[in-house]
Amino acid sequence: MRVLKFAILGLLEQDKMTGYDIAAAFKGALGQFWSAKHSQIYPELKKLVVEELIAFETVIQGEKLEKKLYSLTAKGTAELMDWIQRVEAVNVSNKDEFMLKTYFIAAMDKQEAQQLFSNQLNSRQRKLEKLEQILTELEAEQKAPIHFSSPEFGHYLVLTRAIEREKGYIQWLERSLALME
Amino acid sequence: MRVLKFAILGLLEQDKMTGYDIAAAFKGALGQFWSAKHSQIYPELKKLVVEELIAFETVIQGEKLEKKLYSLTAKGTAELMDWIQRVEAVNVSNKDEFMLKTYFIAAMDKQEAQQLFSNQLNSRQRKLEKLEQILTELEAEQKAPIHFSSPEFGHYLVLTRAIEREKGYIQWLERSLALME
DNA sequence: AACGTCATGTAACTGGTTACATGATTTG
DNA sequence: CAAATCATGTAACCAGTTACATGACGTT
Repeated sequence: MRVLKFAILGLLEQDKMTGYDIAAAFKGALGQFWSAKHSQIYPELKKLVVEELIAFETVIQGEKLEKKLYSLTAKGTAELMDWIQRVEAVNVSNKDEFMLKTYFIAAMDKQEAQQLFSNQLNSRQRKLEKLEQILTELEAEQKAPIHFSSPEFGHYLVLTRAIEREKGYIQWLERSLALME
Repeated sequence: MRVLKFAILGLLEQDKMTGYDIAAAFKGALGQFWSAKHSQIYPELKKLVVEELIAFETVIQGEKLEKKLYSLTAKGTAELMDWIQRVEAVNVSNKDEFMLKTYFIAAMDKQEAQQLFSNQLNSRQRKLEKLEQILTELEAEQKAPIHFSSPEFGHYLVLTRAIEREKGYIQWLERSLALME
């Protein structure tokens, strides 16, 4: 389906950027729901240039470091807009190795299971704290309450979804641990 | 990481089964968190036989249909037990194309966004209904309340997680729609 | 001068999907 | 007897990760 293609087009619609910047964007809140390594990004950028969906200008940073600033072409914008409105089927399998282990809980003894779940609970709680901190910072930067036309609305929605997802996971882990006594 | 390998070992630990049965297992609740197509399963089974983690006996179904019933070897059981206790880092990026679109909501107009969200809300609600129906059936089969030693405990935990995950997603969609007025 | 970050690329491999291909069995 | 399901396999391709490789820039 080439989703990375659209991830790149979407990022470039927001701003001109380099391949490195795109990789950096995947390290933020967006990365909770989509990401790619630079080794996948650079070849994809070359492909998109050939397809004329993006173009680049070479910029000199400092003395001689060349970097490529990519931007959307009209054709690229059109393809992005087409994809963004497209209704896709909800993907069934969101792979989660911990849930796979959970399915096989009958192969564990009670202590093992409790340790595994406690451990997961701990990791998830630490992850939640980090996400909540990012939200606090995002809200602090905002003057007015966030609404549809705020430039940070997309970022805000994705962050709140990531946070609620972790909270849901944590609650389920706690309830499951309680079920094991 | 060869997670499919462990998915297969885990399923075979529960019962002897064919490649077809394994594919069928991925269509149930387990498939919400892990799955594979038969075209990936059959070569993996062959590989696991070579590695001596599983073995098979050929069974004749009806007149002449040969099917291969796979089962765990002692070595396979040992590897499964090793994996099941192993603590892995929480995977960051759980890919979700809808959330990627959400991140780019600034590229949509309000009506477009509302339609996309309403649509997703609808799909998720239908999915939730199906999952809740499966849970109802599972609970009906149970005589005593489900607890750690119930043979269906793993199935139950995975199902409840899938249900709560959908509920969380739905709530977020509703709250997001409300934020758009 | 050393270290961390910015910046770009390729090669080899692994994981996963789509499509091709075949045939037996069961159920309506 | 037709259609759905059971059952097994391969080939080609696409997506994604790990490792290899290089070098400039900014800060301490």
